[in-house]
Amino acid sequence: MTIGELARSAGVGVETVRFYQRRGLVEQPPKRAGGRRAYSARILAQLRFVRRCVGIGVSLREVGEILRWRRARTKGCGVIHERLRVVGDQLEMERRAIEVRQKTVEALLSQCCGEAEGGPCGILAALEDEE
Amino acid sequence: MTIGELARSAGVGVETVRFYQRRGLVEQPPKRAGGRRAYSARILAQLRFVRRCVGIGVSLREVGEILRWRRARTKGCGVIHERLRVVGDQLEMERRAIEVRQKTVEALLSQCCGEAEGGPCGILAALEDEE
DNA sequence: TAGAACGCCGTATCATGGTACGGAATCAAG
DNA sequence: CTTGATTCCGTACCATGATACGGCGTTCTA
Repeated sequence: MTIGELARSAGVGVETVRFYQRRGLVEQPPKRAGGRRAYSARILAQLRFVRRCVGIGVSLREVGEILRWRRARTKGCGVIHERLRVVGDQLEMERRAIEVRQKTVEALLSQCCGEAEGGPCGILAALEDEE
Repeated sequence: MTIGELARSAGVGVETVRFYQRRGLVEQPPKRAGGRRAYSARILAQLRFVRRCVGIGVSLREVGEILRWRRARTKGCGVIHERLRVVGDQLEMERRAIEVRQKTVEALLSQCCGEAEGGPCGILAALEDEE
């Protein structure tokens, strides 16, 4: 598999693969004759692993940590479990923060004068004055 | 009011105020004798306006647009209303995306072998194999 | 066999929202 | 009157997750 095929299989760009390689998140296979590298299904799995982690909100730095733990064979999965719970907590906090912002936006929209009227808009005043 | 007092009043750093000034989001008052600038309550209101917008998820670029619209006195508040609805839609999309990620994290956690057992962890396998 | 397309590698650039630094001047408190 | 804090200004840098570019070599395809 070439790097282009690899990238297409994982739904990312070639440059993204190289970027992950530089970060040590995806293996770089040895060069073959001609100077090109041959990518295996194992590397595709690595790449998908990274994409999947990123997809649930794990940062690349954290992905690197998880991979190092796995390589070090630290007994059991307690550390990864723990990290995943941290990710879950962060998601919950983000979700709540978004809900707060949603309520603020709704409140502002309800204060608007409406498109038809010509008076001053309540939204700007509210954004300026409210604590 | 000095820039330091201004910044403290709005709960931001001095450098942040300067940053907003460079972006044209907060006014820069003229220098007084000695070379220092005197900040008014009006500028504090501007700064709070920016912080409030940022707090509900409006980007600095969008804040700039809103300010330009206001300065141009485009009739009524229709444009701002519209922009605010876009922000609301984005928030809703973000919230849903977070909920999807939360479900994924929960599913992964439920597949874990548990800290006590010594077997292979289901989380890593799931992250590698699942589509 | 020509030429397009791909691969390799180092480095630069992007967007976002700030944060930090350096050096000179000025202000405030003791 | 000195000393420490603050201000001013330009510029550089930070994290994050990519994305792009240039120049060269190789490989696939018509």
